Order: sequence, then structure tokens, then C-alpha cells
Amino acid sequence: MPGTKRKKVTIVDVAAKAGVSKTTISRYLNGKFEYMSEESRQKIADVIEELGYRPNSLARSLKSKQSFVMGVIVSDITSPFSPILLKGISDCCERFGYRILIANSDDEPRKERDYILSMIDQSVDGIILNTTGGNEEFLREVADAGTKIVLADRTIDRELFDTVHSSDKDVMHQLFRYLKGEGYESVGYFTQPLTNSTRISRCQIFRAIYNDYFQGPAQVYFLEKKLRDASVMQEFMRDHAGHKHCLFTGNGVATMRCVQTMRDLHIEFPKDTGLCGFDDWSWMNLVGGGITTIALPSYEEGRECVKRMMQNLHNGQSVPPKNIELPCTLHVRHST
Amino acid sequence: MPGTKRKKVTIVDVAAKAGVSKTTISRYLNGKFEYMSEESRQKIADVIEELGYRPNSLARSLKSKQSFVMGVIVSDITSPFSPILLKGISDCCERFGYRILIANSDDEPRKERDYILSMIDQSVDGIILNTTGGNEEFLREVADAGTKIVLADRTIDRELFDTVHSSDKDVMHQLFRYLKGEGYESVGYFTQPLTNSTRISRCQIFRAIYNDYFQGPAQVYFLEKKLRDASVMQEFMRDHAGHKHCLFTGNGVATMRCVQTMRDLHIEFPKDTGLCGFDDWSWMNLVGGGITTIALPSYEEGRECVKRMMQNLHNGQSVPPKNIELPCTLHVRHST
DNA sequence: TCCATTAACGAAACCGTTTTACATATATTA
DNA sequence: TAATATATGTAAAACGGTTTCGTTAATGGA
Repeated sequence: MPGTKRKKVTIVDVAAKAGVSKTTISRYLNGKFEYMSEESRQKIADVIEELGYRPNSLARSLKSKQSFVMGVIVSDITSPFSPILLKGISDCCERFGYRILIANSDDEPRKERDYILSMIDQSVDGIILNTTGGNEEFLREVADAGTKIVLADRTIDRELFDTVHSSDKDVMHQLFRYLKGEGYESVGYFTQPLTNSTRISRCQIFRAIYNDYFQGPAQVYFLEKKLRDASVMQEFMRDHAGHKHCLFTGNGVATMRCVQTMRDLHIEFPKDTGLCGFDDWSWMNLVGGGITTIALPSYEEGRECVKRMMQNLHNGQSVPPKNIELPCTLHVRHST
Repeated sequence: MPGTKRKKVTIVDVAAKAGVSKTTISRYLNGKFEYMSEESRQKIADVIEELGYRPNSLARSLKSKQSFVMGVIVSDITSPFSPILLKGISDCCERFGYRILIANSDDEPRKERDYILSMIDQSVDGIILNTTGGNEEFLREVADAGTKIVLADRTIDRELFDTVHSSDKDVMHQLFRYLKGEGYESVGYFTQPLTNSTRISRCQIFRAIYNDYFQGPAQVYFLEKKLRDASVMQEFMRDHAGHKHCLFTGNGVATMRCVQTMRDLHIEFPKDTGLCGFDDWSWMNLVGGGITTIALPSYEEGRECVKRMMQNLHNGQSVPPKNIELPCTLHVRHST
């Protein structure tokens, strides 16, 4: 009967039709077959099938305090990193029967706060957070109040929160070793302003290990306003003139801006300078014969976040925080 | 008191402390101040503030049948199109006080079905669907049963569903006019297999309007297995030899595969052939001096989906389905 | 003065489940 | 045989809100 707004069938209808009580139906739904005759069980199955009954998740969660919904907040959904992370989370959640409520904080701590509160209002079972970094104190309170949180990619207090991120240090050693082997004598680091933990950490590592491989000061160049990119690039070229040098970017966006600027300035790689950087986006092996990149384990990060969350949720007691590091992959290409 | 699992404060606590009934608190929460003394109102506000009370969304929705949650299903979250659409949806939902539950169907109709059912179980107020296209009958039933659906970008039955998509035809005319003006004499259309409405529709338009601008048959080339890309490309070059020709791709992925193949075969654009296509991804103005592209209004599509959904939700009666077309933008670059 | 209206609020039912706390019949054991 | 388990159930109380249907007191109009 098309158009007829048939009323939703509830557990009461099923109970009535099957000739048992609501309780028994509820037990059936929750797989508690221990206290149920084979006969009842079959009968219930038939009735549910016949009526097309689907339990109401809200009512379920309200009483049971388990929603099977995972909150996810990404700091910038338009970054190519996010969809991969989300897919990792989504695929893994599916395996565990979880659905995901996604929000985009736009790198605004205020939005992050609001979304977290809103998710708690909705009784999500846990929150996977790619944090803006601007809510440290607030996050502590939230965690303290019992909300399970796993930090994805960007970290704050590693003593207190479960975190999952890439092991940048190892791969940077690997890259430097390779560059040195290729005869490079100096490297300049290009990064956007150090406004989040990932950028800060990579830059620190760069500075820390630079002299294990190269002479002279570890030089860092900041990409701020796009208008200034050209002069920053020229500064780099001047600083490193006279020996074989390479440009190393802190993420894909930085790589992109460098490529653009180099094109504008008619600087060719690998002829005039080497080029390599974090993030391996699909177009990077198309420009100028391919760029040497470090691929991040974004998908795996997503997966591990979920796995860790599941441990948290199912081990009643609060286990000590764990920091999970996942390996990056170096893709050597024509640009170095 | 850190670590203390303080019990969630409920409406009953607020009522007790404010010295009024639950009903009055509920009225306050829902902005029904008409029948409330200024005194009560102020008192309640104070108590809520003091107790840090936040209403439980589940309980709210259970009775009121409004969840303020919008379901969104994308067919492929890793496609560069999806995040932009999602951001459009997300930004607009935020304005209306809605949260979004996102799922990724991975272009599998089975997953799409499951997620839709699951979302209904969770009482989402509506579903914005970037459909796989494989659930037409099922979607009719769902819509018929009262679930509000708006189709994003990919359409099925336009008589029955609200749809939002790009107006490809207009921009294709514009492109052809431009190409003709540049002296191009023939164009070959490169597309992935015609497995969804967008691909089908674009290909149809190509065939339909080709002879308004060019002589000879409208030729379509299919990118199936990557291994065969090279021979397809060579076929194209043979077919169009002898006059000024251009390659036109049906989406960004196709563009990418063409660029890659051309690089492998040492075909240069715009010297050996022109190149242009649907989707304007950020790297496209970096390779080979920039590719002429058609930018899709993905963000706007997301926004319009939400707007349309809001109309649906707030106009009690079912209004007739509406098809919203949004304009694309042609970016002329070096490749043509 | 009496009745109708309205502002301001409350009691209780309800939303659709889960959970708790019994209940009954049958089988097993001391 | 009485007492105890065990299997199979049920009724009713949650869960945390919203909604329905009152009620009371004050006000206005006739």
C-alpha cells in the first residue's frame, strides 16, 4: 500500500504476535539465547522477519548506555589526509558494528569543543579526535569525566591520552641517509607556520638530526602568505648556493606551494635543486617526472585508532594510555 | 574532584534544584517561554549554568521524533569530490543546528542499503545520498515509508526524488565553443566505464552535442584496466591524426590516468594533443603548465542539498520533487 | 457578583527499549 | 518425599526526556 504511512512496528507488536513477553524479545535481540526454548527462538525469528521489525536504536541506547556510535572529529575535512583517515576508521568501525558521527572542526578550537559536547549529549561510545590542539585543559576534563578519547595523528598530552601517529623520525633518518648517499650536501626545510603538533614535531626532528648527516646549520623556511613564497624560495636558493642542495617540505600543502613557486621562478628539479617532502599524494608522481615523497600511514592510523578504542571500551578498567607509532614509507622518485 | 565519576545530571536534578517541575524545565529547554514567569526563567537559567546540565539528545529524540541528525552517505569517501561535498553539507548543517552521521558505501549497493536502514533505526531526520545507483527500488520504498531523501550529484529517478547536481550540459557547450574557437577540429572523450549516472549523463551529452561543433563521429574511449590505457591512448592518437585534436576526460580520475599515460608514451600537451576535462583538482594547474578544466560546484551542491532538506523537513506536506542544477566553471589553461 | 479567560505551572502518560526482580514448571538430588 | 536446581518465562521499573491534559490563581467583562 504505497503512500500509506504505516506505523513503525515496535517490540510490543512483535511480542504480541509471537505470544511472548517484551523481555523475551529483548533477550532474543541481544543474543541471550541461553534462557529460551528453541521453539520460542524460532517463533520470534519468524515474526521479526514477517513484520520487518527493526529495533529503535535510540530507545536501545537510552537504557543500555551503549550507542555503537563512534564520534570522529577531523581538523580539516578538505585536507587529503582526512578522507584516508576516515576510511580507515570507517572500514574498521564497520567490522565492529559501529557507526560514525563525523564533524569537521575547521581547525577552530571553539567548534571542536562544541562538537565534543554535542557528541557526548548524543551518547557516543567514544571520540576519535584529530585535534586542533587548542583545547588541552578541556579535553582533560572530558576524559576525566569518563569519555573515551583517542587522538589521531595530532597529539597533545601523551601521558594522558591514547595516541596514534606516524613515526616520522625513523623515516627522516632514512631519507637523510639516502640524500647523503646521493651526494646532497645541504637540505632546507619548508613548512607552514608551526600551529599544530605534527608541524612542530617534524620541524624539531629536522633540527635535531640534521647534523648527524650534514654540515652547517639546519635551516627552516616558513611558508606564510602565498605572496611571500617566491622571496622565501629565493632566499633558500641563495643560502644553499654553491653545493648540491635539496628542498624538504613538511607536508603536502607545502610541497604544492613549493612546486608552484618553483614553476613561477623557473627553478627546475632535480636540476637546480632536489625536492622531497612529507605526504604522498597521487599527483606527486606526475609533476616533473615524479617527486620523492614520504607516504604517511593514514589509513592504518584510522584503523589503529578504532582498534585501540575497542580495547578501551571493552576493558572496563581504564588501562594506561598507549602511544602507537606507525611506520612511514619512503618513495624515491626523479626529483632527487 | 578528578577521577570521580560524577553522575550525569538530569532534568530531574535541575527541576528539584530550581523548585519547579520537569515540565517547566522541558519548556525552558525548548524555548517555550510564553507561559513562564521571568522569575522562573531566570532561576532555571541559573541552575542549569550552575549544574552544567546538558540535556540527553537520545531521550529527547525518542519522544519528540526529531533527532537533528542528518544522515549522509557518500559513494567513495576517498574521491576528492567527497570532502568538498561533505564540507558544504557540514557547514550548512551547522547553521541549522544539525549534526551529521556519515557513512561510506564504497560504491557497494549492499552497504548503501545497510547504512540507510541503520540510519533509519537511529531516527535521522533525513538522508543526503550520493548514491551507488544500485538500489532504485529499495530507495523508492524507503522514501515511500516516509524517510526524506535528497540525492547528491548522482541521480536516479528525477520524477520522484529531490536531486542536486551540476549542469554539465551548459559548460560542455561553453567548452566546445571555446575549443572550436581555438581551431580544434575533433575531440575524443575519455571516460571510466559508465557505471553511474554522472558518467552516463556526461557521455550522452558529449554524443548529443558533438556535431553542433565538430565534423565526424563523436568518439568515446574507455579507460578500463590500467594496463590497457596506453593502447587506448594510441588508438585515440591514430583516430584523430591529421588535424588539430583534443582529449576530453569525464572526470578527474580519467584526467589523471590520461596524464600518466601520455607521460609514459611521451605525448606532450598541448603540442601533440589538447587536453581538458571535468574536475578541477588543485594539482591540475601544476602539471605541464596547467590543464584546462571544468570545476564542479561540489561545495554548493552540499549546501543546496541541506537547504532542500530543510524545506522538506519543515513543510509538513510532501512537496513535489525538485531538481536543482548548479553551474560549473570553465578554467582555461595552457593544455589547450 | 459571577463567569470566562488566561498566565503559569504540575502530574502523569508516553517514547521503545533494557534491566531487575520475581514466578512457574520440570528435573534432579539428598 | 522434600528440597533444590534449572529452564523458561513474566511484570514492572528504569532510561531521560516530551507531550497531554489538567489545575490554580489572577484578571477582565457583563
